[in-house]
Amino acid sequence: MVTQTEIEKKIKNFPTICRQAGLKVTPQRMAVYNMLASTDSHPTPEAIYAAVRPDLPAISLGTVYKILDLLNLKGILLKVSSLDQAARYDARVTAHHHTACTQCGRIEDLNADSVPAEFVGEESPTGFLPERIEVLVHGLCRDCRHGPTPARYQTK
Amino acid sequence: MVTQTEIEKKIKNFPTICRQAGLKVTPQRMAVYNMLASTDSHPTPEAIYAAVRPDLPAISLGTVYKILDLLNLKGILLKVSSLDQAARYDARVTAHHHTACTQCGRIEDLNADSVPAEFVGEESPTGFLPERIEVLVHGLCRDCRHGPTPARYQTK
DNA sequence: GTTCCTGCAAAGGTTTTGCACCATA
DNA sequence: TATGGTGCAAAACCTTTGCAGGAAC
Repeated sequence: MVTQTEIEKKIKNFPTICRQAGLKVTPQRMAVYNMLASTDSHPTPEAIYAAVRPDLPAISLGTVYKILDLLNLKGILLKVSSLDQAARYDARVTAHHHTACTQCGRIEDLNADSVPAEFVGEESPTGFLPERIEVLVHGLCRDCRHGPTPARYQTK
Repeated sequence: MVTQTEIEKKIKNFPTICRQAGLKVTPQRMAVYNMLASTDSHPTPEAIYAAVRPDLPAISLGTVYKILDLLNLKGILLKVSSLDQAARYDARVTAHHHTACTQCGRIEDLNADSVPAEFVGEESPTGFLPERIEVLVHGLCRDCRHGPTPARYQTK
């Protein structure tokens, strides 16, 4: 739950955050950020576009995509569960987790013991019934830390 | 790491698993499953298609998609970090996690204390440098457990 | 005034769909 | 033989890109 004052604080600080990141402050960026800061709904780019259009009728969906991508890159926003565009499949269906390289997109198995499986099958206070937990550790794989950066979207 | 015998066992059991799930066993399904069971690489549909084509030159990419979707639905395969197709954004950049409803696609914040953040920033034995951990709990949201199933891809 | 951003439109990539033919059971 | 799966092609969908005009600093 996000309180009213937290929202206002975020919105008030946004211009400063932008300038610190070397970004210009525009009405489009403020509208997109304000919309996201005011909701818990994790909207899609399309939904954000629809929400800001009443205030900025001339804004384009492409601009929304550019703003989201840029703010995510600067760490001002977060893209939820972001893998590279294509889906990835795994024949292991038992509980295990994955590492995802932010450089090359490679996905590897993570054999961690720290699987927070304790609350699967139990109803949470919000009424959500957990069925399966997925942990994705983002970071740099061995190759990308050492050798030159491989091409994106490689399958290996 | 998947050992040779584990792979062979999975491949050998696949026809039985299929029939138990009410699915016919076809060369295309066997090829797709065998390829996935034999690798740790979490390939994309395109990569799977390329890998099975030498054995089944007539197979189509559409069929690969259908097989993957179906086997994932039956729990025989796993789609890694599967959200509905569109991206989702969040203005909260501090460590927190998400629940994703498998029925309606709704994403909500999860204020769990059990954040496995202990190994962020430390190199793992495989050479992977973790930067950020993302936990996605799949399950059923309150509305989908009680009321009728809402439309997919809703933003609320 | 310079730099960077926006809006538009087109293109790119991924995934889904419909249907006639074919294989499995 | 009946059911369900495949192959093909088209379409749908999401996202990226290029560029000319415009806004922020």
